[in-house]
Amino acid sequence: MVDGNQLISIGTLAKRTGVAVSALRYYETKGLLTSLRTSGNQRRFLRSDIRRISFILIAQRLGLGLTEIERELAALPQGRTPTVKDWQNLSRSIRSQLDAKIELLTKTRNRLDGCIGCGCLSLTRCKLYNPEDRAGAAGPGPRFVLGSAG
Amino acid sequence: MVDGNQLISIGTLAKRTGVAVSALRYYETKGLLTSLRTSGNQRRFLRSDIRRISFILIAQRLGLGLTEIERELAALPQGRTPTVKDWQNLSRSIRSQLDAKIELLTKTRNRLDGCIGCGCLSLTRCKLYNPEDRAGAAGPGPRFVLGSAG
DNA sequence: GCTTGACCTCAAGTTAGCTTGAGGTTGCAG
DNA sequence: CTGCAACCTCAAGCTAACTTGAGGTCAAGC
Repeated sequence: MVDGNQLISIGTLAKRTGVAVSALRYYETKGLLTSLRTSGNQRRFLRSDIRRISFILIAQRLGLGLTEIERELAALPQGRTPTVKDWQNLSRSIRSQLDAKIELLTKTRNRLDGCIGCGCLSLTRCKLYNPEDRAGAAGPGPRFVLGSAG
Repeated sequence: MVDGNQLISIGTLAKRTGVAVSALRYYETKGLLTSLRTSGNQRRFLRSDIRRISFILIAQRLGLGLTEIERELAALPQGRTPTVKDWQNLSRSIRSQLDAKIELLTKTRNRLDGCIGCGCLSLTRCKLYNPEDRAGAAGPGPRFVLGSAG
């Protein structure tokens, strides 16, 4: 507990975070993680990377893709252990995105409520499926999901 | 406007719903859609399939995968135009799923709020990332997302 | 009766987020 | 100094949800 700069192996990082070793390596190729190397070419991570990965996991649950998460993480100092302030800023950023998502869902639910009365689900009669809402979701890639957990 | 049993081509269905022709064909292979064929082997859909697709789109926004959506749609009569009651039941089913998702997100936000104070984002200190919540998300496949719309 | 556009099938490609496997190296314990 | 788990790099595979392309058919207008 002397300092937070101890180096840990990828296996240790995996155990500490519950994330598979292969996933960690993948994150590194994606630029979400950086590592030092031993003379024998093995990765060594900062202990603070555990937190970094916690953030990644949380952000994923909130629906961010790895690319977006990387953008968020860019606010953190590279290679240096982030301060409490650093993390607070990130948390705030995430929080506002969370708020937006909750609002969107709530709006959808309200529309659905209005629709249950008529059972129509019609594009023209209902506001439930709003074409304008769809404009943002262009191109292929992952679709809308929120935790199939449970 | 005499009856709802008019048959429409795949192109018309695509235009009416905003869904690509290729996607509609894909939905058919997945069993979400059924079609009749003309003597020349072209697909003909029921007009009521427009509504069916509206439902698919809505359910997708709520985070259901096509497989889950198919399960939901199984409640509808095959090949026959569904009644208002049929749709109402489906809407109710979807609504409860929506409620669950909103609750999950809200819970997450509350945890995040508690965490902003300390900025820790630590697996051990924070409840934000709860390992138990993760148990349900086994195996590969789509990850947690909610509309990158915006 | 010919052209044109909508339609058909089937195979392969795409993106995200990983996992799996092959084939080889490192590092610590005994 | 040997054994073996943990590590390394690539390349390929997987799922979801589609799209794209090749190569061919159908139907309606002129």
